[in-house]
Amino acid sequence: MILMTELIHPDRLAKLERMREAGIDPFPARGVDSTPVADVQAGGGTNEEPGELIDTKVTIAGRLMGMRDFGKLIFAPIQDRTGRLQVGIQKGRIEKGPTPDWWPERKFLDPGDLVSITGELGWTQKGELTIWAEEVKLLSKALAPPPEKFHGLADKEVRYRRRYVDLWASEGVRDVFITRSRILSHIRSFLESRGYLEVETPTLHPVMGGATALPFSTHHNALDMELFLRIAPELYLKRLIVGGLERVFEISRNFRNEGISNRHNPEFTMLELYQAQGDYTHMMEISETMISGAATDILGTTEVEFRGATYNVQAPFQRERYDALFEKHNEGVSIHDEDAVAARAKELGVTVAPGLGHWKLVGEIFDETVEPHLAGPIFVTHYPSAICPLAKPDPTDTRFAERFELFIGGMELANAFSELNDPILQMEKFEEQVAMKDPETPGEVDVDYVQALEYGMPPAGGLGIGIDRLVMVLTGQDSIRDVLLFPTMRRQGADESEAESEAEPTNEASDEAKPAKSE
RNA sequence: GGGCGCGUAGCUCAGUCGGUAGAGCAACUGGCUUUUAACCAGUAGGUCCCAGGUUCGACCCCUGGCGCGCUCACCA
Repeated sequence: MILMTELIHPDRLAKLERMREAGIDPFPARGVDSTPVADVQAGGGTNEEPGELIDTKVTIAGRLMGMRDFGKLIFAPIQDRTGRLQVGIQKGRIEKGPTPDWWPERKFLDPGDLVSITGELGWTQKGELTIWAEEVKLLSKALAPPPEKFHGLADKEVRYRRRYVDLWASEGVRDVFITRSRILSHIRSFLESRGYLEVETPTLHPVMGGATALPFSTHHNALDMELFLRIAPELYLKRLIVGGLERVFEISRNFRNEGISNRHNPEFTMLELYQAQGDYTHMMEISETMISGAATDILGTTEVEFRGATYNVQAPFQRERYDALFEKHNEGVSIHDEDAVAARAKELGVTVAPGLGHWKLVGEIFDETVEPHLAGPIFVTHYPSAICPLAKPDPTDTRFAERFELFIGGMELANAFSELNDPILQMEKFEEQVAMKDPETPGEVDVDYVQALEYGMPPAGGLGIGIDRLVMVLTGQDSIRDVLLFPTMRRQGADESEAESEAEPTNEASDEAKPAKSE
């Protein structure tokens, strides 16, 4: 348990007391009407061409980012969500303003405080746009000192845990999240313009499905029922295609109980969309048009820097068949030759659980030998049917499915297929999955989903795009944590009981001192 | 889960062949009306991540733990 007295810095607490004694409210109830800093800057123009706001009175509100105190003049940068602007606080102007007795109160201000400044917009001798303050209002006192003004927050742990500081104290962080929001906005308007309906399907699933992944499980008390946090919305969205909504999408938070890495977070955001009368080729067109359009609209270019390389996300993207890529990177190994594939797997040291077949091995070899070379953007098409339980087989060669994955920078960004709508074939594939008894595959057949297919699902294309990864590529961030406002972290400062249960094998020291105790 | 690395003042970081620690910023006091990480003088601020061990003595060495980063494995 952290006490308030441990959090608050004594020197600021003392200042708070002095302020209250002086009759100042450190946390006033109301804010002020103000102009965004960026608008003030736009209205200020340049020295050569002063804008219409010069010599007029403006009010800005934001965080006091520092103070350069010259005795009777203080320069201070003020930052709001749109930018940063200098204010100049002069004793003489304050004393002629609406609060002539304020000047001594400047001593109560600290970097990090939230303030508003009203005054005339002008210039300094060095030509910097500056508001010459007539009135300074404290809007909220900061009791915790801000990070060092030059370096900002450098410790990644602190940055992720205290994003509320990182967002204003570290350069560029806010922009990443503004861009993320614009990307989502672009996606919504793009899909709506094509007649898609945004829908919301359950997060709590009675039967896991739609992907292979370990789920989080939970329990509903009133129904006394085990539920899984969704690993994918796919099966519900396709029920809606059966239901005749024809074009649907969901921006879905999915939960997978697996490792954390620079590309994986236990909860992540996925766009899934389904289109009746569509197939995987339509999904390719949607992917490339949407991504390329987002880049053009938001970044103003389709050239993006990611992990030290430049990628051009201009549509159309390259397309290559899975088997061709496999054989190109594994010379002399035919994808259908079980012995050659097994030999190649041995050579690479690739293993799969016994009982899993030839195609699983092919998949492992592909991941190992091909994926790292997929700079992209590239659509890899025609995955082996055997590893695609929800995709429709290619009618010209049913060993492969009408499916593609999109790669950029060796990272999978999207997965799509012509949806399997044959209920009997779907039932067979589900039963195969259940028989595998793999904790990452469903433990039971989703009978209701098969029943939905029995009513008839039109031919349809479906697409899933990893939104976090797309944002990584478009904002040039190496780690998924840098595009998530609050990435999943281990809990800090857990109390004794919890710390103990995790560290249980370390009790040997007390063995003989402890009488037998029922556990 | 494995490997490597990191954890020192509110922040950014030094440091000690093992003799209980420093700088800059922030804070406090004083000075300064045009700075841009302002400057000048002074003051204060530390469970050196935690627990054991070795040692006359541990922030430093050893063992274990906790947290984080990078990376491998798995996946999207």
